[in-house]
Amino acid sequence: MPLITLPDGSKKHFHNDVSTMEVANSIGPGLAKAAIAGCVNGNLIDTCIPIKNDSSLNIITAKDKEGIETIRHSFAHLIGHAVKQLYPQAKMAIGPIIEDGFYYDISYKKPFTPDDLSAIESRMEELIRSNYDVKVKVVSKEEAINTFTEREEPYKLEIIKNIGENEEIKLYYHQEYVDMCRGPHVPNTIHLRSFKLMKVSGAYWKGDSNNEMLQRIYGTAWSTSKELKEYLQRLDEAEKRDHRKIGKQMTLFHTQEESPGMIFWHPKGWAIYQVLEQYIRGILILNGYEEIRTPQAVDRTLWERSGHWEKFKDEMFTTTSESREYAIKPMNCPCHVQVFNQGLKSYRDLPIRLAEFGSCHRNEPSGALHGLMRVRNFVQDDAHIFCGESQIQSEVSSFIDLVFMVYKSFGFDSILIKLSTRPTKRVGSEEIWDKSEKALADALDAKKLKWELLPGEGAFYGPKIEFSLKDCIGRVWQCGTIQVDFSMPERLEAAYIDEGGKRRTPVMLHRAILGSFERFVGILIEHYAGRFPVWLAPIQVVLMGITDKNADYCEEIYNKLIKKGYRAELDLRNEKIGFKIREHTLQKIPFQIIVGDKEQDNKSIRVRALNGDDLGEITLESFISLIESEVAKLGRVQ
RNA sequence: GCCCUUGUAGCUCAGCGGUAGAGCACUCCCUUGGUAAGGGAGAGGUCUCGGGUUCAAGUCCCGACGAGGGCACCA
Repeated sequence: MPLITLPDGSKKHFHNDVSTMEVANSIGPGLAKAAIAGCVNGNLIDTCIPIKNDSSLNIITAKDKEGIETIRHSFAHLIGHAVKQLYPQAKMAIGPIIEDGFYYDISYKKPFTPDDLSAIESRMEELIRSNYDVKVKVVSKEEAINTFTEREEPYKLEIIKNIGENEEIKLYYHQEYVDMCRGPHVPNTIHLRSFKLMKVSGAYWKGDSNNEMLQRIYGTAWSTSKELKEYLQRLDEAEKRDHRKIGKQMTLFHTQEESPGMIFWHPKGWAIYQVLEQYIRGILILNGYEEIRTPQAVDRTLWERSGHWEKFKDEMFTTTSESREYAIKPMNCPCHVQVFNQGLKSYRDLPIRLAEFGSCHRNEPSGALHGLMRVRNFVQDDAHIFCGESQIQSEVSSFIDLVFMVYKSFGFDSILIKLSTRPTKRVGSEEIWDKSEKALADALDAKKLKWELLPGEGAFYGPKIEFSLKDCIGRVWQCGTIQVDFSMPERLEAAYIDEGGKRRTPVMLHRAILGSFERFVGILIEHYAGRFPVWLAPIQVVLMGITDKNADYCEEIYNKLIKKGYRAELDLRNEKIGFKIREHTLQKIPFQIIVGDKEQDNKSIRVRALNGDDLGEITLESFISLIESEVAKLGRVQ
């Protein structure tokens, strides 16, 4: 005789066990039609599962987050249903939901082609239209094994092996197709409407590169066709912002076969890069850092001592000279320890903050390379802080301030923070791990920041904080980090003399705010969609005359702007003004200065903003004060 | 590194067994035009590279390299 409490507080008595669907029916046929799953005392169940005890029940529909997730999950099964009809020999592995959609990993003798994909999609549509009921059956482990042995599904059997004896196993019957799942699933395919299969790619079984590679079919699904359309539009929008595409359009940089994963920066791209580098350089100097420069190629023995050789030798570029082997540096830190080690340090010298915009090379796997985002040659806004254990928290604290200040300069206001703690394989005593993890957490808490704990995700040498920013279309990019390192200073024999005259090993903090400049430029290109704030714009202002009679006057203004340090461009081509305006608008130049006879006579200029606004006929002086104030804003959102 | 897709003019792309195409860009000429494309002419390609099949290969097959999408990796 269960008593069911609904979300609005109302209660309903039932004489017998009752399913979510029956409760929904008792409320109204509309709700029954919309019901996708039940949430009973916080647990999601299928609409047909009987509820035996007094419970709170929330009837899940496509409007709920759980509803759309259930729909996506059922779509994954539907892939299975369609694939097994079209390719009976296919073996189904796993079909989970992911952000915005779902996938299914499948083993099949032939690779699925785009034609196969659309065939599968069409078959799914046909199956949906038959509005069949999805039936669930709770079975014993033995019965599940029998079912999938009979159906020759080795991956399902392997999954079952890892299910405990007493755990419930549910089989979902999609007509003749059977899948195994925790559920819940939609009661009928009538709930499966707005979807699209997106792509097929490879994926390792159980995510392990030693295992067989399966074929993964990705799909997206939404509760309405409108949402599906909006999602596809969002993808289009992201594609339009692709930094590789904009980089080409704006001639910022290029790559070529002869140096995969390394960037040829063109004048305009390098201008952006340099604004970033000079900006960070200025900030570091103001915050007690000293800039250094260390060698590009360093003898293998140093990397052996630092421990990198053993772990990363395959990912390092090497070169030889006079029978010595060198590694092109993949990171700056061991060299920074060498600088620290010159001259015995006192506790009075600490903290010592050494910064370097050092070019690093890592031979990343070819499949990992991606435009500016993942490269083989990069420069970080890298620095290492050598300090005593007691100084960790204050150093971390001021670093956090720096990170927030810098991100704000680019208009990034939404910052996500993660704290990663000791992994199973690690160096250093429990005591020092306790201390450093606490120092990091305390530094965050003292600022009342929200952060996520990632237990066991720290580096083997120490815990770390990672800072991610959200760009204007909601994508998250991990950029900043501060990592405590108790290992390297010891391995490379860094030392200082403490208050008691004893030799001690300093703690080393690895830290970066932007991460790699290459990647950060890429992020900015996508964030701004190429429409950089004046501060960063590779060309800030372009000058053009109405006719070539105005060329000398144009050049005069141009020279004044260049002398002031602005990035200006002169366009004296024999083209009509409309044509030039179009081109420079497409090049996303913030200001276009146009002068004709009138302006020349008046000793004035006419300014057009990127959005098409006419800023009127003004003097060069007032334009300079305008651009000055724009630059001073940096990229901050006002 | 692995799976799939892909590589034609500076760019974007068409051609998919029978002597290389378009638009834009480029060069030259005309045009000197006031806020998102003025007109004309011309030049430009060992069709990524190396093999193979064929009377004949951008076109089909194999391999290498690069790129794209995933997976794995990311000190």
